[in-house]
Amino acid sequence: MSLKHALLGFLTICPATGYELKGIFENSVQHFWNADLSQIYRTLDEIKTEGLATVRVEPQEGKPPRHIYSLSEKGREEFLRWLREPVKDLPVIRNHFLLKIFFGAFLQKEEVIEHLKRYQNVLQERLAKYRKIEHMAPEGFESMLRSKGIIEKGTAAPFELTALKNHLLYAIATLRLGFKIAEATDEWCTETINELQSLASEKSKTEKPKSVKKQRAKGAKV
Amino acid sequence: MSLKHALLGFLTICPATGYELKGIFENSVQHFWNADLSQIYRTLDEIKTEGLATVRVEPQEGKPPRHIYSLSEKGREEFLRWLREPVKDLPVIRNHFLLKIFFGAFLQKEEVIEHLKRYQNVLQERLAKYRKIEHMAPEGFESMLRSKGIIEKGTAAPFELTALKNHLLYAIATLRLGFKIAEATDEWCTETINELQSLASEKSKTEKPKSVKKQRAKGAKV
DNA sequence: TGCACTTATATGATCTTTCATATATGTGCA
DNA sequence: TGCACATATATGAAAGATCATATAAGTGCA
Repeated sequence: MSLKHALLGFLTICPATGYELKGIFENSVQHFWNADLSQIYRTLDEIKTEGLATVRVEPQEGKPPRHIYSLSEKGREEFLRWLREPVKDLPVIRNHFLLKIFFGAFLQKEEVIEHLKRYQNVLQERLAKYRKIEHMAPEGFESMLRSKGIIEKGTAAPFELTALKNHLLYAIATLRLGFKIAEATDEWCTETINELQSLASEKSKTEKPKSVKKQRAKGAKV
Repeated sequence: MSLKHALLGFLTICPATGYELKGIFENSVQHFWNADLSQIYRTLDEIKTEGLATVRVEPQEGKPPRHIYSLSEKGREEFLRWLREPVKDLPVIRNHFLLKIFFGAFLQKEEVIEHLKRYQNVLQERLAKYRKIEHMAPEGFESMLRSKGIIEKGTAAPFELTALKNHLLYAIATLRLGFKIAEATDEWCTETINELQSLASEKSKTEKPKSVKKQRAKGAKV
Protein backbone atom coordinates (compact mmCIF):
# COMPACT_ATOMS: atom_id res chain seq x y z
CA MET A 1 0.00 0.00 0.00
CA SER A 2 1.66 3.15 -1.17
CA LEU A 3 -1.20 5.56 -0.76
CA LYS A 4 0.28 5.92 2.70
CA HIS A 5 3.64 6.86 1.27
CA ALA A 6 2.16 9.25 -1.24
CA LEU A 7 0.42 11.03 1.63
CA LEU A 8 3.61 11.04 3.69
CA GLY A 9 5.38 12.50 0.67
CA PHE A 10 3.01 15.42 0.36
CA LEU A 11 3.05 15.96 4.09
CA THR A 12 6.84 16.18 3.87
CA ILE A 13 6.31 19.26 1.73
CA CYS A 14 3.65 20.87 3.85
CA PRO A 15 1.09 20.05 6.57
CA ALA A 16 -2.37 19.50 5.09
CA THR A 17 -5.87 18.18 5.68
CA GLY A 18 -7.37 15.11 4.04
CA TYR A 19 -9.60 17.20 1.86
CA GLU A 20 -6.68 19.30 0.66
CA LEU A 21 -4.63 16.21 -0.04
CA LYS A 22 -7.38 14.93 -2.32
CA GLY A 23 -7.12 18.18 -4.29
CA ILE A 24 -3.34 17.97 -4.42
CA PHE A 25 -3.60 14.43 -5.75
CA GLU A 26 -5.91 15.53 -8.51
CA ASN A 27 -3.64 18.36 -9.54
CA SER A 28 -0.34 16.58 -9.56
CA VAL A 29 -0.25 12.79 -9.57
CA GLN A 30 -3.66 11.92 -10.97
CA HIS A 31 -2.08 10.53 -14.14
CA PHE A 32 -0.43 7.70 -12.26
CA TRP A 33 -2.19 7.53 -8.94
CA ASN A 34 -5.70 8.09 -7.83
CA ALA A 35 -7.20 8.11 -4.39
CA ASP A 36 -10.68 8.04 -3.01
CA LEU A 37 -11.45 10.60 -0.32
CA SER A 38 -12.76 8.01 2.09
CA GLN A 39 -9.59 6.02 1.67
CA ILE A 40 -7.46 9.08 2.27
CA TYR A 41 -9.24 9.71 5.56
CA ARG A 42 -8.79 6.15 6.66
CA THR A 43 -5.14 6.10 5.69
CA LEU A 44 -4.46 9.39 7.47
CA ASP A 45 -5.98 7.86 10.57
CA GLU A 46 -3.61 4.94 10.18
CA ILE A 47 -0.71 7.33 9.74
CA LYS A 48 -1.67 9.09 12.95
CA THR A 49 -2.07 5.81 14.85
CA GLU A 50 1.38 4.68 13.74
CA GLY A 51 2.87 7.92 14.97
CA LEU A 52 3.96 9.03 11.51
CA ALA A 53 2.12 12.32 11.83
CA THR A 54 0.48 14.50 14.44
CA VAL A 55 -2.91 16.16 14.09
CA ARG A 56 -4.03 19.63 15.00
CA VAL A 57 -7.79 20.21 14.99
CA GLU A 58 -8.91 23.64 13.86
CA PRO A 59 -12.60 24.40 14.51
CA GLN A 60 -14.65 26.16 11.87
CA GLU A 61 -18.08 27.76 11.90
CA GLY A 62 -20.79 25.81 10.10
CA LYS A 63 -18.31 23.30 8.74
CA PRO A 64 -16.63 20.28 10.28
CA PRO A 65 -13.29 21.13 11.91
CA ARG A 66 -10.15 20.89 9.80
CA HIS A 67 -7.79 18.12 10.84
CA ILE A 68 -4.34 19.30 9.92
CA TYR A 69 -1.74 16.56 9.67
CA SER A 70 1.93 17.33 10.25
CA LEU A 71 4.65 14.81 9.54
CA SER A 72 6.65 13.50 12.49
CA GLU A 73 10.31 12.62 12.33
CA LYS A 74 9.32 8.97 12.28
CA GLY A 75 7.01 9.66 9.35
CA ARG A 76 9.77 11.39 7.49
CA GLU A 77 12.10 8.46 8.03
CA GLU A 78 9.48 5.97 6.88
CA PHE A 79 8.87 8.04 3.77
CA LEU A 80 12.55 8.16 2.87
CA ARG A 81 12.97 4.48 3.58
CA TRP A 82 10.16 3.72 1.14
CA LEU A 83 11.46 6.24 -1.38
CA ARG A 84 14.85 4.53 -1.58
CA GLU A 85 13.41 1.05 -1.83
CA PRO A 86 13.86 -0.31 -5.38
CA VAL A 87 10.79 -0.95 -7.53
CA LYS A 88 10.87 -4.50 -8.88
CA ASP A 89 7.66 -4.73 -10.87
CA LEU A 90 5.60 -2.95 -13.43
CA PRO A 91 2.38 -1.50 -12.10
CA VAL A 92 -0.66 -3.75 -11.95
CA ILE A 93 -2.95 -2.74 -14.76
CA ARG A 94 -6.54 -3.65 -15.45
CA ASN A 95 -7.63 -2.00 -18.65
CA HIS A 96 -11.29 -2.69 -19.39
CA PHE A 97 -11.08 -0.92 -22.70
CA LEU A 98 -8.22 -3.05 -24.05
CA LEU A 99 -9.99 -6.14 -22.83
CA LYS A 100 -12.92 -5.22 -25.07
CA ILE A 101 -10.66 -4.54 -28.02
CA PHE A 102 -8.94 -7.86 -27.42
CA PHE A 103 -12.30 -9.58 -27.81
CA GLY A 104 -13.16 -7.40 -30.81
CA ALA A 105 -13.68 -10.42 -33.06
CA PHE A 106 -16.96 -11.04 -31.26
CA LEU A 107 -18.26 -7.64 -32.35
CA GLN A 108 -18.86 -6.09 -35.72
CA LYS A 109 -15.90 -4.03 -36.92
CA GLU A 110 -17.99 -0.89 -36.77
CA GLU A 111 -18.66 -1.46 -33.09
CA VAL A 112 -14.95 -1.85 -32.36
CA ILE A 113 -14.27 1.39 -34.22
CA GLU A 114 -16.90 3.06 -32.05
CA HIS A 115 -15.10 1.83 -28.94
CA LEU A 116 -11.81 3.19 -30.27
CA LYS A 117 -13.27 6.59 -31.14
CA ARG A 118 -14.96 6.94 -27.79
CA TYR A 119 -11.69 6.11 -26.09
CA GLN A 120 -9.97 8.83 -28.09
CA ASN A 121 -12.44 11.29 -26.61
CA VAL A 122 -11.61 10.08 -23.13
CA LEU A 123 -7.91 10.51 -23.95
CA GLN A 124 -8.48 14.03 -25.23
CA GLU A 125 -10.21 14.97 -22.00
CA ARG A 126 -7.29 13.57 -20.11
CA LEU A 127 -4.78 15.44 -22.24
CA ALA A 128 -6.70 18.66 -21.58
CA LYS A 129 -6.40 17.99 -17.88
CA TYR A 130 -2.66 17.41 -18.20
CA ARG A 131 -2.28 20.69 -20.05
CA LYS A 132 -4.08 22.44 -17.24
CA ILE A 133 -1.71 20.93 -14.70
CA GLU A 134 1.22 21.81 -16.94
CA HIS A 135 0.10 25.44 -17.15
CA MET A 136 -0.15 25.61 -13.42
CA ALA A 137 3.20 23.96 -12.85
CA PRO A 138 5.69 26.63 -14.03
CA GLU A 139 5.00 28.72 -10.95
CA GLY A 140 5.62 25.55 -9.11
CA PHE A 141 4.02 23.75 -6.30
CA GLU A 142 3.99 26.92 -4.36
CA SER A 143 1.23 28.41 -6.50
CA MET A 144 -0.71 25.22 -6.25
CA LEU A 145 -0.40 25.14 -2.52
CA ARG A 146 -1.33 28.81 -2.32
CA SER A 147 -4.40 28.34 -4.49
CA LYS A 148 -5.42 25.50 -2.24
CA GLY A 149 -5.03 27.85 0.69
CA ILE A 150 -2.34 25.71 2.25
CA ILE A 151 0.09 28.58 2.19
CA GLU A 152 -1.32 31.90 3.41
CA LYS A 153 -0.94 34.92 1.17
CA GLY A 154 2.24 36.84 1.83
CA THR A 155 3.73 33.96 3.76
CA ALA A 156 6.92 32.30 2.63
CA ALA A 157 6.74 28.69 1.56
CA PRO A 158 7.72 26.36 4.39
CA PHE A 159 10.58 24.88 2.43
CA GLU A 160 13.52 26.06 0.37
CA LEU A 161 12.85 27.57 -3.02
CA THR A 162 15.70 25.62 -4.63
CA ALA A 163 14.20 22.40 -3.40
CA LEU A 164 10.86 23.54 -4.75
CA LYS A 165 12.29 24.10 -8.20
CA ASN A 166 13.98 20.77 -8.02
CA HIS A 167 10.66 19.25 -7.10
CA LEU A 168 9.05 20.94 -10.08
CA LEU A 169 11.58 19.27 -12.36
CA TYR A 170 10.43 15.82 -11.28
CA ALA A 171 6.75 16.70 -11.29
CA ILE A 172 7.06 17.91 -14.89
CA ALA A 173 9.03 14.82 -15.83
CA THR A 174 6.27 12.47 -14.68
CA LEU A 175 3.70 14.64 -16.41
CA ARG A 176 5.73 14.38 -19.61
CA LEU A 177 5.44 10.62 -19.44
CA GLY A 178 1.70 11.02 -18.96
CA PHE A 179 1.56 13.04 -22.17
CA LYS A 180 3.72 10.58 -24.03
CA ILE A 181 1.60 7.61 -23.10
CA ALA A 182 -1.71 9.34 -23.77
CA GLU A 183 -0.45 10.56 -27.14
CA ALA A 184 0.94 7.16 -28.08
CA THR A 185 -2.37 5.58 -27.14
CA ASP A 186 -4.29 8.11 -29.19
CA GLU A 187 -2.04 7.43 -32.18
CA TRP A 188 -2.55 3.73 -31.72
CA CYS A 189 -6.33 4.23 -31.75
CA THR A 190 -6.10 6.09 -35.08
CA GLU A 191 -3.83 3.44 -36.56
CA THR A 192 -6.11 0.66 -35.44
CA ILE A 193 -9.21 2.42 -36.77
CA ASN A 194 -7.47 2.83 -40.13
CA GLU A 195 -6.38 -0.76 -40.14
CA LEU A 196 -9.93 -1.94 -39.51
CA GLN A 197 -11.38 0.38 -42.12
CA SER A 198 -8.90 -0.63 -44.80
CA LEU A 199 -9.65 -4.28 -44.11
CA ALA A 200 -13.31 -3.68 -44.86
CA SER A 201 -12.58 -1.79 -48.07
CA GLU A 202 -10.13 -4.43 -49.33
CA LYS A 203 -12.89 -6.97 -49.02
CA SER A 204 -15.25 -4.72 -50.95
CA LYS A 205 -12.95 -4.89 -53.96
CA THR A 206 -13.06 -8.64 -54.35
CA GLU A 207 -16.68 -9.11 -53.40
CA LYS A 208 -19.86 -7.07 -53.63
CA PRO A 209 -19.17 -3.42 -52.94
CA LYS A 210 -21.61 -2.58 -50.14
CA SER A 211 -23.46 -5.49 -48.63
CA VAL A 212 -20.23 -7.33 -47.99
CA LYS A 213 -19.23 -5.18 -45.07
CA LYS A 214 -22.15 -6.46 -43.06
CA GLN A 215 -21.51 -10.02 -44.14
CA ARG A 216 -17.98 -9.90 -42.93
CA ALA A 217 -19.03 -8.32 -39.71
CA LYS A 218 -21.57 -11.04 -39.21
CA GLY A 219 -18.92 -13.63 -39.89
CA ALA A 220 -16.93 -12.18 -37.07
CA LYS A 221 -19.53 -13.47 -34.69
CA VAL A 222 -17.82 -16.75 -33.85
CA MET B 1 -15.38 -6.50 -11.92
CA SER B 2 -14.33 -7.51 -15.40
CA LEU B 3 -12.23 -10.50 -14.51
CA LYS B 4 -15.54 -12.29 -14.85
CA HIS B 5 -15.99 -10.97 -18.37
CA ALA B 6 -12.45 -11.73 -19.37
CA LEU B 7 -13.03 -15.33 -18.27
CA LEU B 8 -16.36 -15.46 -20.11
CA GLY B 9 -14.55 -14.14 -23.16
CA PHE B 10 -11.99 -16.91 -23.17
CA LEU B 11 -14.65 -19.50 -22.47
CA THR B 12 -16.50 -18.20 -25.52
CA ILE B 13 -13.53 -19.38 -27.55
CA CYS B 14 -13.09 -22.72 -25.86
CA PRO B 15 -13.99 -24.61 -22.66
CA ALA B 16 -11.18 -24.55 -20.15
CA THR B 17 -10.14 -25.14 -16.55
CA GLY B 18 -9.13 -22.43 -14.08
CA TYR B 19 -5.53 -23.46 -14.25
CA GLU B 20 -5.50 -23.28 -18.04
CA LEU B 21 -7.19 -19.90 -17.98
CA LYS B 22 -4.38 -18.59 -15.79
CA GLY B 23 -1.90 -19.69 -18.45
CA ILE B 24 -3.98 -18.16 -21.22
CA PHE B 25 -4.07 -14.88 -19.34
CA GLU B 26 -0.31 -14.85 -19.03
CA ASN B 27 0.20 -15.52 -22.70
CA SER B 28 -2.24 -13.05 -24.14
CA VAL B 29 -3.60 -10.24 -21.98
CA GLN B 30 -0.96 -9.98 -19.29
CA HIS B 31 0.10 -6.57 -20.57
CA PHE B 32 -3.21 -5.02 -19.63
CA TRP B 33 -4.82 -7.45 -17.24
CA ASN B 34 -3.51 -9.72 -14.58
CA ALA B 35 -5.26 -12.28 -12.49
CA ASP B 36 -4.42 -14.24 -9.43
CA LEU B 37 -5.15 -17.97 -9.60
CA SER B 38 -7.13 -17.96 -6.40
CA GLN B 39 -9.26 -15.15 -7.74
CA ILE B 40 -9.85 -17.01 -10.99
CA TYR B 41 -11.11 -20.04 -9.08
CA ARG B 42 -13.43 -17.93 -7.00
CA THR B 43 -14.74 -16.05 -10.03
CA LEU B 44 -15.31 -19.27 -11.95
CA ASP B 45 -17.34 -20.50 -9.02
CA GLU B 46 -19.39 -17.32 -9.21
CA ILE B 47 -19.82 -17.81 -12.96
CA LYS B 48 -21.11 -21.32 -12.33
CA THR B 49 -23.47 -20.17 -9.56
CA GLU B 50 -24.93 -17.51 -11.83
CA GLY B 51 -25.55 -20.09 -14.51
CA LEU B 52 -23.15 -18.46 -16.96
CA ALA B 53 -21.24 -21.70 -17.42
CA THR B 54 -21.56 -25.42 -16.72
CA VAL B 55 -18.83 -27.58 -15.23
CA ARG B 56 -17.70 -31.03 -16.15
CA VAL B 57 -15.42 -32.76 -13.66
CA GLU B 58 -12.77 -34.99 -15.15
CA PRO B 59 -10.96 -37.22 -12.62
CA GLN B 60 -7.21 -37.69 -12.82
CA GLU B 61 -4.81 -40.06 -11.15
CA GLY B 62 -2.66 -38.55 -8.47
CA LYS B 63 -3.85 -35.04 -9.25
CA PRO B 64 -6.98 -33.13 -8.32
CA PRO B 65 -9.76 -33.54 -10.90
CA ARG B 66 -9.96 -31.04 -13.73
CA HIS B 67 -13.00 -28.78 -13.60
CA ILE B 68 -13.80 -27.91 -17.18
CA TYR B 69 -16.01 -24.87 -17.60
CA SER B 70 -18.21 -24.51 -20.68
CA LEU B 71 -20.04 -21.30 -21.43
CA SER B 72 -23.84 -21.40 -21.36
CA GLU B 73 -26.04 -19.38 -23.67
CA LYS B 74 -26.73 -17.02 -20.77
CA GLY B 75 -22.99 -16.60 -20.26
CA ARG B 76 -22.52 -15.81 -23.89
CA GLU B 77 -25.24 -13.18 -23.78
CA GLU B 78 -23.79 -11.60 -20.64
CA PHE B 79 -20.36 -11.48 -22.28
CA LEU B 80 -21.70 -9.79 -25.40
CA ARG B 81 -23.74 -7.33 -23.35
CA TRP B 82 -20.59 -6.33 -21.46
CA LEU B 83 -18.55 -6.24 -24.65
CA ARG B 84 -20.87 -3.70 -26.29
CA GLU B 85 -21.08 -1.50 -23.19
CA PRO B 86 -19.12 1.74 -23.76
CA VAL B 87 -16.01 2.42 -21.69
CA LYS B 88 -16.26 5.85 -20.06
CA ASP B 89 -13.04 6.09 -18.09
CA LEU B 90 -9.35 5.60 -18.33
CA PRO B 91 -8.06 2.64 -16.33
CA VAL B 92 -7.24 3.18 -12.70
CA ILE B 93 -3.49 3.29 -12.39
CA ARG B 94 -1.29 3.10 -9.33
CA ASN B 95 2.31 3.40 -10.39
CA HIS B 96 4.68 3.07 -7.44
CA PHE B 97 7.67 3.79 -9.59
CA LEU B 98 6.37 7.12 -10.89
CA LEU B 99 5.37 8.07 -7.39
CA LYS B 100 8.99 7.69 -6.35
CA ILE B 101 10.20 9.70 -9.31
CA PHE B 102 7.65 12.38 -8.49
CA PHE B 103 9.22 12.71 -5.04
CA GLY B 104 12.72 12.58 -6.53
CA ALA B 105 13.66 15.93 -5.00
CA PHE B 106 13.92 14.18 -1.65
CA LEU B 107 16.63 11.90 -2.99
CA GLN B 108 20.04 12.54 -4.44
CA LYS B 109 20.03 12.77 -8.22
CA GLU B 110 22.15 9.64 -8.45
CA GLU B 111 19.55 7.68 -6.53
CA VAL B 112 16.81 8.81 -8.90
CA ILE B 113 18.94 7.78 -11.86
CA GLU B 114 19.33 4.38 -10.23
CA HIS B 115 15.56 4.06 -9.97
CA LEU B 116 15.21 4.98 -13.64
CA LYS B 117 17.84 2.51 -14.78
CA ARG B 118 16.37 -0.30 -12.73
CA TYR B 119 12.98 0.43 -14.24
CA GLN B 120 14.46 0.20 -17.70
CA ASN B 121 15.57 -3.32 -16.85
CA VAL B 122 12.05 -4.17 -15.75
CA LEU B 123 10.76 -2.74 -19.04
CA GLN B 124 13.26 -4.77 -21.06
CA GLU B 125 12.12 -7.94 -19.34
CA ARG B 126 8.56 -7.03 -20.20
CA LEU B 127 9.43 -6.29 -23.81
CA ALA B 128 11.11 -9.69 -24.04
CA LYS B 129 7.91 -11.27 -22.80
CA TYR B 130 5.87 -9.37 -25.39
CA ARG B 131 8.19 -10.55 -28.13
CA LYS B 132 7.68 -14.10 -26.98
CA ILE B 133 3.92 -13.67 -27.16
CA GLU B 134 4.29 -12.00 -30.56
CA HIS B 135 6.31 -14.92 -31.90
CA MET B 136 3.69 -17.31 -30.73
CA ALA B 137 0.82 -15.28 -32.14
CA PRO B 138 1.25 -15.69 -35.93
CA GLU B 139 0.02 -19.27 -35.76
CA GLY B 140 -2.79 -17.83 -33.80
CA PHE B 141 -4.64 -18.73 -30.72
CA GLU B 142 -4.98 -22.20 -32.04
CA SER B 143 -1.33 -22.97 -31.44
CA MET B 144 -1.55 -21.47 -28.00
CA LEU B 145 -4.57 -23.52 -27.15
CA ARG B 146 -2.91 -26.62 -28.57
CA SER B 147 0.26 -26.05 -26.60
CA LYS B 148 -1.88 -25.70 -23.50
CA GLY B 149 -3.46 -28.99 -24.38
CA ILE B 150 -6.88 -27.43 -24.69
CA ILE B 151 -7.17 -28.63 -28.25
CA GLU B 152 -6.14 -32.23 -28.84
CA LYS B 153 -3.60 -32.95 -31.57
CA GLY B 154 -5.20 -33.62 -34.90
CA THR B 155 -8.51 -32.18 -33.76
CA ALA B 156 -10.03 -29.19 -35.48
CA ALA B 157 -10.37 -26.02 -33.47
CA PRO B 158 -13.87 -25.65 -32.04
CA PHE B 159 -14.46 -22.40 -33.88
CA GLU B 160 -14.17 -21.05 -37.39
CA LEU B 161 -10.73 -20.37 -38.75
CA THR B 162 -11.77 -17.02 -40.21
CA ALA B 163 -12.96 -15.92 -36.81
CA LEU B 164 -9.69 -17.11 -35.35
CA LYS B 165 -7.68 -15.00 -37.74
CA ASN B 166 -9.92 -12.07 -37.01
CA HIS B 167 -9.28 -12.65 -33.33
CA LEU B 168 -5.57 -12.69 -33.96
CA LEU B 169 -5.84 -9.26 -35.56
CA TYR B 170 -7.20 -7.77 -32.34
CA ALA B 171 -4.84 -9.67 -30.09
CA ILE B 172 -1.89 -8.35 -32.07
CA ALA B 173 -3.33 -4.84 -32.00
CA THR B 174 -3.46 -4.75 -28.19
CA LEU B 175 0.02 -6.21 -28.05
CA ARG B 176 1.22 -3.42 -30.35
CA LEU B 177 -0.05 -0.88 -27.86
CA GLY B 178 1.82 -2.74 -25.15
CA PHE B 179 5.02 -2.39 -27.16
CA LYS B 180 4.37 1.25 -27.90
CA ILE B 181 3.83 2.16 -24.28
CA ALA B 182 6.77 0.13 -23.00
CA GLU B 183 9.04 1.66 -25.64
CA ALA B 184 7.79 5.18 -24.96
CA THR B 185 8.41 4.66 -21.26
CA ASP B 186 11.89 3.34 -21.89
CA GLU B 187 12.66 6.37 -24.06
CA TRP B 188 11.35 8.64 -21.37
CA CYS B 189 13.63 6.98 -18.82
CA THR B 190 16.66 7.65 -21.05
CA GLU B 191 15.60 11.25 -21.64
CA THR B 192 15.07 11.84 -17.96
CA ILE B 193 18.40 10.27 -17.03
CA ASN B 194 20.11 12.54 -19.57
CA GLU B 195 18.30 15.56 -18.26
CA LEU B 196 19.37 14.83 -14.72
CA GLN B 197 22.96 14.16 -15.75
CA SER B 198 23.23 17.34 -17.79
CA LEU B 199 21.88 19.31 -14.85
CA ALA B 200 24.68 18.03 -12.68
CA SER B 201 27.34 18.83 -15.28
CA GLU B 202 25.99 22.35 -15.85
CA LYS B 203 26.46 23.00 -12.20
CA SER B 204 29.99 21.64 -12.34
CA LYS B 205 30.91 24.34 -14.85
CA THR B 206 29.95 27.23 -12.63
CA GLU B 207 31.17 25.73 -9.40
CA LYS B 208 33.88 23.31 -8.35
CA PRO B 209 34.26 20.51 -10.91
CA LYS B 210 33.88 17.37 -8.80
CA SER B 211 32.84 17.89 -5.24
CA VAL B 212 29.95 20.06 -6.29
CA LYS B 213 27.83 17.17 -7.48
CA LYS B 214 27.52 15.85 -3.97
CA GLN B 215 26.83 19.30 -2.60
CA ARG B 216 23.95 19.80 -4.96
CA ALA B 217 22.62 16.38 -4.22
CA LYS B 218 22.73 17.15 -0.54
CA GLY B 219 20.91 20.35 -1.16
CA ALA B 220 18.13 18.36 -2.72
CA LYS B 221 17.35 16.94 0.66
CA VAL B 222 14.63 19.40 1.62
C1' DT C 1 19.32 -37.77 -3.66
C1' DG C 2 17.33 -33.49 -3.12
C1' DC C 3 15.14 -29.41 -4.71
C1' DA C 4 12.39 -26.78 -7.53
C1' DC C 5 8.81 -26.57 -10.60
C1' DT C 6 4.37 -28.02 -12.94
C1' DT C 7 -0.18 -29.67 -12.65
C1' DA C 8 -4.71 -28.83 -10.27
C1' DT C 9 -7.85 -27.43 -6.90
C1' DA C 10 -9.42 -24.67 -2.94
C1' DT C 11 -10.01 -21.83 1.38
C1' DG C 12 -9.00 -18.60 5.30
C1' DA C 13 -7.39 -14.28 6.37
C1' DT C 14 -6.30 -9.94 5.27
C1' DC C 15 -5.63 -5.93 2.63
C1' DT C 16 -7.25 -2.50 -0.47
C1' DT C 17 -10.63 -0.10 -2.88
C1' DT C 18 -15.03 1.54 -3.95
C1' DC C 19 -19.81 2.93 -3.13
C1' DA C 20 -23.34 4.75 -0.46
C1' DT C 21 -24.63 7.56 3.03
C1' DA C 22 -24.72 11.17 6.74
C1' DT C 23 -24.15 15.97 8.30
C1' DA C 24 -24.13 21.14 7.58
C1' DT C 25 -23.26 25.61 5.59
C1' DG C 26 -21.89 28.94 2.05
C1' DT C 27 -21.64 30.27 -2.88
C1' DG C 28 -22.74 30.73 -7.60
C1' DC C 29 -25.79 30.06 -11.38
C1' DA C 30 -30.17 29.74 -13.96
C1' DT D 1 -36.26 30.02 -5.59
C1' DG D 2 -33.98 25.90 -6.33
C1' DC D 3 -30.18 23.12 -7.39
C1' DA D 4 -25.64 21.87 -7.83
C1' DC D 5 -21.20 22.27 -6.05
C1' DA D 6 -17.38 23.25 -2.76
C1' DT D 7 -15.97 22.66 1.89
C1' DA D 8 -14.95 19.07 5.51
C1' DT D 9 -15.27 14.97 8.02
C1' DA D 10 -16.42 10.06 8.72
C1' DT D 11 -18.35 5.26 8.73
C1' DG D 12 -20.76 0.89 7.15
C1' DA D 13 -20.85 -2.44 3.73
C1' DA D 14 -19.45 -4.79 0.04
C1' DA D 15 -16.60 -5.78 -3.71
C1' DG D 16 -12.27 -7.04 -5.38
C1' DA D 17 -7.41 -8.48 -4.95
C1' DT D 18 -3.55 -10.57 -2.63
C1' DC D 19 -1.02 -13.71 0.41
C1' DA D 20 -0.38 -17.84 2.76
C1' DT D 21 -1.32 -22.36 3.08
C1' DA D 22 -2.88 -27.28 2.10
C1' DT D 23 -2.77 -31.45 -0.71
C1' DA D 24 -0.23 -34.69 -3.86
C1' DA D 25 2.02 -36.80 -7.62
C1' DG D 26 5.08 -36.32 -11.55
C1' DT D 27 9.09 -34.18 -14.05
C1' DG D 28 13.51 -32.20 -14.78
C1' DC D 29 17.91 -30.77 -13.27
C1' DA D 30 22.24 -30.62 -10.59
